[in-house]
Order: sequence, then structure tokens, then C-alpha cells
Amino acid sequence: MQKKIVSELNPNVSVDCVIFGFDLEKLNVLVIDRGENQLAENARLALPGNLIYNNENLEQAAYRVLEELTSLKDIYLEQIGAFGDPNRICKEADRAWLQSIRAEPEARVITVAYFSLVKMEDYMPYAASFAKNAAWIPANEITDLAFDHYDILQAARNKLKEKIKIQPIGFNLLPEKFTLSQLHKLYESILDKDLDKRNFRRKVQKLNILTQLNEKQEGVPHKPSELYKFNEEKYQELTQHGYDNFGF
Amino acid sequence: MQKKIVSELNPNVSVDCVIFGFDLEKLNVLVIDRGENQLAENARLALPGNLIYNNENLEQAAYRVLEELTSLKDIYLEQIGAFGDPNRICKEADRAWLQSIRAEPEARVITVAYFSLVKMEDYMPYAASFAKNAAWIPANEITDLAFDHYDILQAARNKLKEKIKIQPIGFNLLPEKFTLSQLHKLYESILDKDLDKRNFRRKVQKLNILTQLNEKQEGVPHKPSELYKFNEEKYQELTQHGYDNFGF
DNA sequence: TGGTCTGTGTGTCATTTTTACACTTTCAAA
DNA sequence: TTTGAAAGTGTAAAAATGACACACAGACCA
Repeated sequence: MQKKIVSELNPNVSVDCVIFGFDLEKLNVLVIDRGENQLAENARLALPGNLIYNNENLEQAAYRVLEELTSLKDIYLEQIGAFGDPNRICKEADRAWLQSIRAEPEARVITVAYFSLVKMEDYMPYAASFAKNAAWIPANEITDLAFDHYDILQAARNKLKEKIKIQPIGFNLLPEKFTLSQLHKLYESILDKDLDKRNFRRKVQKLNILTQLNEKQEGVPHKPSELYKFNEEKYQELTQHGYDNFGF
Repeated sequence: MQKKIVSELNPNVSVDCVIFGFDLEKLNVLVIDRGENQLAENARLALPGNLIYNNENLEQAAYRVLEELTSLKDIYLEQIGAFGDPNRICKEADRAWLQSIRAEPEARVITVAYFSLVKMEDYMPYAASFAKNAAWIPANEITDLAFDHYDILQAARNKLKEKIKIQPIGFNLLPEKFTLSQLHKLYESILDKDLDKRNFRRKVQKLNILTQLNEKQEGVPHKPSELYKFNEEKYQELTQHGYDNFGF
């Protein structure tokens, strides 16, 4: 009896993903370009997302959207919240687009937004032929998106900001081996403010969740930096003992 | 064309409210009792909630549920997140109940949870004849609820815990005039840990968002306490200047 | 090969914040 | 008038924060 409704798309509920990447300089967001058939130039970009299936839970749906676009699995993913203003589909371009992709384009849809953190090197859209219409865009350069996706993006950035003060999830955005300066810049990008270099380094060292690799950067035209990796065991120790103040 | 779907219930999306109250001793939650027609004794209690209308946004729906139950308006309300496991309706008693109240009892429903903070004195269910089946239950005494409502309750408590460290929303749970001890106990209830009395008072004083009323408690069998009220203007000043560390 | 450029890496001190801790006061009730 | 019960108050040690400046290592170029 429960099985009756399995594996149909639910016309009223979608998930959208704010996928963050860090290019060692600034924070980027993966958006899809709806291409030439759009009326308004500035509303071409959207967050990846889709309706959910009735037999999958919300998080599974978000992972599915993420994987369909990037082929990435086991990614850091966290719910932002639900967005569902009845007139979130007020832009003409958006309605036209829905007409072309949805079975019930006029249905009231509420969307559950997630943000995820990926190592940007792991997904380069221009290398993936099946996703020509996806692109990394610097978060600060995005001024408009389809539907209410711009609001969702802002909510995602705020959530990430709050979260990273409490848990060292930033490592999900960095390569395996990284320098303290890169980590520093990452925190500055996310928190959107300057952090004193020495104070930052002191604080990170005290957390004691980095392993120094005794390797150095190569090929840089300046003093090469020490490389570190994230020490997951130490992090587990900390969080298990209720430590939750990463205090930036 | 958009008007076609106005004011119908959406069979797939509901809101549920975790309504917190504080009886000056401990944190309470407003639950509804589904009464005698339940199979399992321990699954009789549920959070108030309902399907949304297609023409209302999520927050409006939450306010509606809150007002229908308590007649209260202008209440502190905040979204917790979306919950939508496909088998969140696995308990037999829950399915039976849905059969009796829903047009499409088998529909896949995702629910958006909100928590709200009310002054308990403003709503006493036993005084309200239209809501005999609602009751305040101490948060710590709740061990089981219908559907996934217990999970939602835990999420609500965590969210409240995080939020109160950052914004002084606790005042929504207290009467207009309150003592520092009551405020102290409120924070201990929410954070679920003891706080040093003197350190707590010092910290609150420094925030400078309380107005001392130069009135004292009356009729208490011990030294009467000074009464305070919350000073909204000072709070606005603080938050506008980006102060967000109430640091408990 | 010596100079320049660029980002790396380091320490201290003053201030603020946090933590731990115990006794006197005030009122109501007995 | 005594008793019980919560109110109210200060200090000292430890920890965290914030502000601040210069030498170093390697790449590149002349």
C-alpha cells in the first residue's frame, strides 16, 4: 500500500543545492546556465535542483542532484531550510523555463535548500562534457538568480558563516594538502572580513587538528610554505568531548 | 491562471510547530493529545501542525497553526528546517490517525518545522475550552511523540540553544516583569547546564538590555527580588551595530 | 651573482574575558 | 525571635584576544 506511490516525482517539493568551491582565492558557487531560450539576460543562472521522488528522503534527493551534476559522492551536505513563497515564480523567464521542463509547471512548489562543500579541483565543469551548462562563479559576483535562488544563496552564505565558526568544515573546500595561508584566505572569504594573520595562525595551531606534513610548496616565486593536512581523528576527539568553539 | 490553485490545501506539505513556554522553573512544550482512539498509549502526543494552503507561504502557515490553537498573534517564530523521511509515518497509530483526518492519508508529506516562544501565562490550555486536547508538557519529560515529532523536538531544542547564545530571544518566554533569577533559570533550562550565578548576572548586566524597574517581588517567603524588564530599544541599538555575541 | 620581489613565518605586551568561589541580606512564616 | 529560602554581591588567577613589525626563503631577472 505504501509501495503504490514509490518512485514518482512529487510535483510540490524540490531540493536546490548551493555548491561551494574555493579556488584558493575566493569562494565560488556552482550554477547552471539555462541557456539561450531565456527572455531576460540577467535571469539565466540558477542553482542546481529538482523535484524529489516520493520514495527518497530530502537529503538523498540533494545528494542525487549533486551527483547527477558533478558525479561527486560523499560530499559535505547540510540543510539550509525550506523556501516556499507562493509567488517565488513571478519572473516571466522563470515561468517560461518551468513550462519547458515540468509536467505541472503551475504547481505550488516549496523547495528545501542544501549547501555542500566540494574540493573545486574534484569538479571542473568545462572538463565534463555532460554538464556544459554548469559553471563556477565567484560568490561575490552573483547579483541575481532565477526564482528565489538569490535569497537561498544569501541564506547559504550566512549558514556557512555561522557553521564555520563552530565546526572546522572548511577543510572540505581545500585540497588534501594545503598551506596555512590558504586556510586563512578561506576563512576570510567565508566570514567576509580580514583576520589578523598571526592571531589566525595561533588559533588554528591551538585547535590542534592539523598535521604538519614536513613538505613544502614547490614552484612558487617566493618562500615556499609548509603543507598541512586535516587530522580527522583529533577532530573526532574534540567534537566528542563537546568542544564546539572554533571561535572565528 | 495563478489564481486557479489558490486556497486549496497542498496534500504534500505541512508545517509543525514546537511551541515553547517557560513556567519559571523549566522549559515546556505545547503538545496536542490525539485522545482515546489511539492504539498505542505512548504515541498519543503530537506537535500541533497541519497541511499548508497553496496561497500562503510557509511562515504564514505556521502562524496560522499557532493562532488556531492558541489565539496568539505576533509571536516569536523561527524555522527549524524541513523533515521529510518517506517512512516517517511508519507507526500504525499514526497511519490510523491520518486516515481519520486527511483527505489523502497515504500521500507523501514533507513537513517544515518552526519553533515559537510564548509567554506561558498568555496561553493556558485548560482555560481555553476550544482546545481541551492541548497541554503544556515539560520538555524533559517527553520521550516519544507521533511521526518524527520527537526528532523535530530535539532539533528545535538544539536550534533554540544555538540561537539564545547569539540573540536574547529568551525574553519572549518571560512575563513583562521578571527577576534575574528567573532569567538565570531560563538560560539553564534551555542550555541544559548549570551557570554560575554571579558570572551570569555580571554578563547580563554588561549587555545592558535590561531596565531595572525599582519594584520588588511581593509575597515571596524570602528576600524579594528586584524586577526588570527587557529594554527593546537598547537591543535594537546593539543588533544594528552588528553585536551578536551574548556568549552563554 | 647579486638584487629585487613576494609571500612565509614568528613573539610580545596590554587588555579583556572567563572561571571559580562564600558570605551577608531580606522577608515571610512559624 | 528564630528559621528557612532565595537574593545579592567582589576578587583574584588564568585564559583569550587584539594590535603590531621585521627577518627569511626562494624565484626571477638583469
